[in-house]
Formats: sequence, structure tokens, C-alpha cells
Amino acid sequence: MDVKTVCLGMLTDGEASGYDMKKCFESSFGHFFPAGYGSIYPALATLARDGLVEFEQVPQDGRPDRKVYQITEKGRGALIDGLSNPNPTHKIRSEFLATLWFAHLMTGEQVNIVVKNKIEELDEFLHMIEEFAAGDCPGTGQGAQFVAGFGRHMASAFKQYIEENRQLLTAPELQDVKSAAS
Amino acid sequence: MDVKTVCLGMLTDGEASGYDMKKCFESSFGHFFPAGYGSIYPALATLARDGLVEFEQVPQDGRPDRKVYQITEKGRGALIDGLSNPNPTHKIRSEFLATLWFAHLMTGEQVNIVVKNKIEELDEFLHMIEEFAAGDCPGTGQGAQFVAGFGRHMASAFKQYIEENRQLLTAPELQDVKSAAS
DNA sequence: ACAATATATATCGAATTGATACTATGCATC
DNA sequence: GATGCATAGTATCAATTCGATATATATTGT
Repeated sequence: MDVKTVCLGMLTDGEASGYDMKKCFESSFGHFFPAGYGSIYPALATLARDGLVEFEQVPQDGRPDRKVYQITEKGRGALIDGLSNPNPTHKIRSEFLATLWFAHLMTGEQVNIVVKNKIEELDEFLHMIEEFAAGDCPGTGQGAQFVAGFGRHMASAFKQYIEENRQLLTAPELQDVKSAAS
Repeated sequence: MDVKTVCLGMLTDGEASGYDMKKCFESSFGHFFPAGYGSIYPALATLARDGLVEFEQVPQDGRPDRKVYQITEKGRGALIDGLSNPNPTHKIRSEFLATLWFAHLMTGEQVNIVVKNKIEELDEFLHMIEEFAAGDCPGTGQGAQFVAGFGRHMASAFKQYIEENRQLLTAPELQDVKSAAS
């Protein structure tokens, strides 16, 4: 599954422009499947070329034309196909964990800042997802609720773990070894 | 932070070839920072070009020469720099969640298979990480323990959530609406 | 004897990232 | 009244990453 499939999925909920989709990625999808203009516009171009979506050029005054896309029957077929993988991935790419793996190469203060910032970020996310409740982007179907609940659950677990285990990172060695300089 | 930085970090634990690093990515780093040959070899080439690593060509019989890399002083500086970002990211890219967001477009059976497979995958991961305990790749420092513990904690939370909430996905609507066809 | 698997390098096309460009309106700040 | 930022809208570019494949040989397993 790639950005193209997700775009098709979004269009099952009604027509939209690339710009609309970008906002949708920002507000909901982006938390578990990020995409920027550099992915979305090429994806839409390919989908249109292959007849999976159609678009109507809507003129506007002052601004560039809106290209309003809608999914075709062929597109629906491709979407069903895209959803048929029985082993969809779930990948992490974490500079955060990669950084802390090398905590012994950092100062205690650096580590503390990284941890503190991540906790704050998680708090903001938890706050935001609380307000999500009933959503904005596609309809608040079963799937969307499941995914939102997942986000809250995992962010909680994330925060809990780092709060309870951060002492591992700034433990004896670093401070002791250095403070023995007197 | 990119693959280059992680490669530099690995080399603080001793010299290694690209092949060695790939194994290291597979066994530990890859769970939170994946990388394949297509990233590693170009990264090492760039690092060597910029003088952050040096390598020695070690001839072997039958196999291609091993290129054994080690980090330079300049490389250590670059690594420290790379670790200095106070807001390292932690990104998810989940076909799994994207798929289930559209659960209403799938059959109940399809959803069940996806969920079942993911639970099995998580069980395997939890089993593997249990055996990790003391590791293989770089030394089992504080950071490595923290990260391994994080992996276990999050995988548990993942499994728990989908077991407790999977009924959301195959709830009334789908089956009911369709079975009213008589 | 045959098929995997491991060792070791490397590249290629396609996809994604993150930033930027272009154009114009509106709003707030200085 | 100027400056900058947000919004609305399109789009592209270089750098990076992904996933697969190519090449070559030794070892191990059936």
C-alpha cells in the first residue's frame, strides 16, 4: 500500500482536491501514514493517468484552479485490491530511539532535554486526540475510531515507559565517572 | 539524523563492514530504524568521501574483498553533532492502521485475518526480544537496554489494544446491512 | 546431486521527504 | 503603510530511502 491507495480511500468519502487531501493527512492520516505535497500530487497525477480517478478543473478568481478529484469504478477496484494484503506493515522510524541508543555519548543534560521534549510532545498529542473524538476528515467510521483509540493508547504507553525508565539513561556511569575529577 | 549518523554510531563500538552493519540493522536497529543495502552502501561511500570514516580493503579468497570501516576523529565530531538535536522524531508509517481505517470497505473475514496475523507477528517479536536480553550487535549499554525495553513495552500495548478493541472493526453495520437483502 | 543459506560487494527504478517556487488575498502587527 | 504571516492552490526538485536484483563462491542441509 502506498500514498495512491490512501488517496483513493479518502475519495470514497467524497470528492476532494490535492490541497484538501493534504489537510486531511495533517489532521488525521498523517499520524500513522504521513504524506506531503511531494507525494500527493505525483500520486494524483498517476491515478488520473491510469483512470482510477477523474478530475474537474474548477476556476477561481485570484487563486490557481482547483482540481477536484473523484474516484472511478476502476479506482474502487484498485482500492479493494490495495486493502487485500493480509500482512500490512507497521513500521517505526525513530530518531528518538536511535539517539537514546547512544545516550552514553551524550551529556546527561542533553538526554534530559530530549526526554523532556518528547514527553511534552506526547502530552500535546494526547490533548489533541482527546478533542478529535468526533472527527473532521473522512466520516468517523468504526475504523477511524479504532485508529484514534490506538493512537491514544500507544501515546500513553510511550509516555509511561519513558517516565518510568528514563533513569536508565542518566544512570551511574556518566555522572560518577565525570564527577570524580576532584 | 539519517542512516549515515547511525552507521557512525555503530562504528564507535568497533570496526565493521557494510555487511556487518546490515546484520546489525536486522538484529536490533532495524526494529526502530530500518535500513537496507541501498541505504547503507551509499551512506558509507559518502562518509568515506567526507573523511568521517576510513576503510581498509581486506582481501578474501572466493568472496569479494571486505571493506572494513572505522570512524575517524572528524567522524566522532559529526556523530556528536548528529546526536545533538533536542527534538528527534519518532515516526510511524502503518499500512496496518491505514488498512483498518477502511475496514468498512473490507469483508469481516479480511479484517479478522489482518488482525490475527498482526497478533502473531507481535507474539513472535515479543518472543524474540525476550531472548535478546543481553545482545549481539553493539555493546549492551544503558541505551540499548532502554530501547529494548521500549520495544517490549510498546509491542505489549499494541497487542493488548487490538485484542480488546477488534470488535469495533467487525461490529453491527457491515454484517447487518448486507444480510437484510432477503 | 541439488537447493538453500551465508558471505560480500554494489546498483537501479520507484517512492518518499522536506523544502521551495509561484500567485494572490486577507489579517494583524509595528 | 509596510512587513510579515496564514490561507488557498498548484507544482517541482535534490536528496534520501525502499525493495529488488546482479554477481560470485563456499558451506550446509536434504
